[in-house]
Amino acid sequence: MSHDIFAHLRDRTITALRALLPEVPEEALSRVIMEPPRDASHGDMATNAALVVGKVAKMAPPKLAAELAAALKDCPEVEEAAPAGPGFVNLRLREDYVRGQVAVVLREGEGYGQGAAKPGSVNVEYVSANPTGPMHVGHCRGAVVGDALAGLLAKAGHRVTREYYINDAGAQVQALAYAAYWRYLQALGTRMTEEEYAQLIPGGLQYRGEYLIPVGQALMASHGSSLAVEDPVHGWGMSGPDLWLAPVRAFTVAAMMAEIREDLAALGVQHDIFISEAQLVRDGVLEKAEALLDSQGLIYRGTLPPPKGKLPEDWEEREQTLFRSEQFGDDTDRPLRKSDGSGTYFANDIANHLHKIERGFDALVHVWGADHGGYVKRMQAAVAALSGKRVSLDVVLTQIVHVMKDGQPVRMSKRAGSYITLRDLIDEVGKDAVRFTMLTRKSDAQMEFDLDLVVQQSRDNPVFYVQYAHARCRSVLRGAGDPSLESLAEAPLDSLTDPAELGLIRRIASWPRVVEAAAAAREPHRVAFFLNDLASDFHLLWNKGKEDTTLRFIQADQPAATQARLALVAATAAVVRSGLRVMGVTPVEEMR
RNA sequence: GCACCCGUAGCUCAAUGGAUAGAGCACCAGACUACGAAUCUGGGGGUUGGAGGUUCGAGUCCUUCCGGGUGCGCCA
Repeated sequence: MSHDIFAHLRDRTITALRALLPEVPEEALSRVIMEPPRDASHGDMATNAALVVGKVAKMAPPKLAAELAAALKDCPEVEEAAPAGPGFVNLRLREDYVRGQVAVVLREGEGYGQGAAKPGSVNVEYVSANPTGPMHVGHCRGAVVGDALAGLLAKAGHRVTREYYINDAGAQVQALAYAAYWRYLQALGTRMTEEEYAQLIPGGLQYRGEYLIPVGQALMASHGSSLAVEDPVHGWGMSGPDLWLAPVRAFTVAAMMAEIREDLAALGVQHDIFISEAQLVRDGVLEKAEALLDSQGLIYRGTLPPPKGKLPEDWEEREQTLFRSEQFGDDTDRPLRKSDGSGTYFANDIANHLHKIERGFDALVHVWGADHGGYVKRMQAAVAALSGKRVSLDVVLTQIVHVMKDGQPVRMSKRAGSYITLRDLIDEVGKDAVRFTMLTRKSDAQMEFDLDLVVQQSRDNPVFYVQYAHARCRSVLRGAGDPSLESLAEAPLDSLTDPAELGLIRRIASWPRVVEAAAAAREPHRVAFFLNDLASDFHLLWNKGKEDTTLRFIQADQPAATQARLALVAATAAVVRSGLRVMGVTPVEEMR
């Protein structure tokens, strides 16, 4: 586990408080925080300890702050501690303690920032795109956010399982099968037109993209003409769905999943496990979940009131099987069964969640598109009911991505018909740029993905800016003969005294805290912002060396100072790599 | 009608309930005989959509209104 200087000084503070006020309740202590002040002139860290404890201890915060500051001055890490404002205590750290963090980083390398192992295990479900076609940019954001979030949670010390839920049981995969069957008939050489075929099938022809052509051909290769009937008018026509629908559906879903897995691999996303909705249904998990809820009196037959305002045209009152989700904070109860007796999507997803709970996860995290936002409460209700409130469910929503080029929105894709595919995007700008850029916004904010900017090599492009900082670090280290981290970790560091050097070290030393906070908030974009700040600190130091040559890393006549600065550069590179690894972005060695 | 998300500098966006709300772009003024100028330095720019409330302290939490988005009984 990495040494988090903020957590460490917070521990010192708690210890001091206990000594000062033996009666202080744990609850109050839990609200004590240690954080960097916004204004750097206040020092390295500030704590609210006297503010949150003063009240319960019936002691004026400024007075407690003064006593606490006096106690903290005795800590070996602390240069100065002073009460400030309404009851803060500001700390300035000893510079040798700050500098010493460089050696800490070098001993841990890319592993720096790793949090202590946390109890329990987390299931992160993401992507979960319907297996009805190639992945598009909308899926892409969820894939990157989910993958980075899983990486972040692991970095923070959680045990993480990365899961993909295949929606292969509904009407949409049926429509997909009909569409694949059309390509099959075409492969056989039918003279039927697309519109004639669309008239024949329920719901019309929904998936018209070219990507199903190879599936039709593969069906012909494996089944010959056995799935069709000869037709005097068209040559080949549709046989009874009983004869072909199930095998064609299975075949097509398998083909789509193979394609999706390739897309994910191209994006560097790898799941630990794929769960099939259809398989859960076959295994009777839905009935099991229903019985479990029923045994708690949470299921009943009843009718729901119609939505207020505009009434749907075909509204009729209907009795349904309902789950009492309202008891768990939902807005209304929710139906579990369709009129044909099969489960609603919600019911199947309840089964999915029961399956997770049974596998022993303590926390569930989902990444969903924002259009599923209205679905969050009912699912949380279900998880609470199924687990006896033992298991938590957090949902991270991702907003729409607008892909822009030359200032214009990009929409069409030749292959898929109506949307820009993930493959198009990766081919255009590369996997690393896609991943990094997708994490430069909070996930629930809409995002413009500017194809021109993302490949641009300038300050405006954070992908480049961060990679460039790493490349510069590597350039210096290569020039110095690539000393090992072990040897640099032994370097005496006391020559690192410039404010720009110490600022960079402080930034580096905040990485464990960033990991912890970003993981707790389920906000992987914070890693991207941290790396941007880190790169900025490094570029600043570099540039100071241009004007003041005594600040350059390599000083021919001062081997000790050179070693110290190489250690700082190596530590910077290690932390950049550590952050990029969480994001799933490959660091570059050079950018020539 | 109801629920959820969003509203922060001209633009794109940050800010675990903390002190004087920050970056980048754009704008203005500067720095290359280079450890990589693909970079950096300085400057002007704000009633955090409005109004109440909780708190020692609110961009953040609560109420309400305005504006934008998403969804709202057998689509997933």
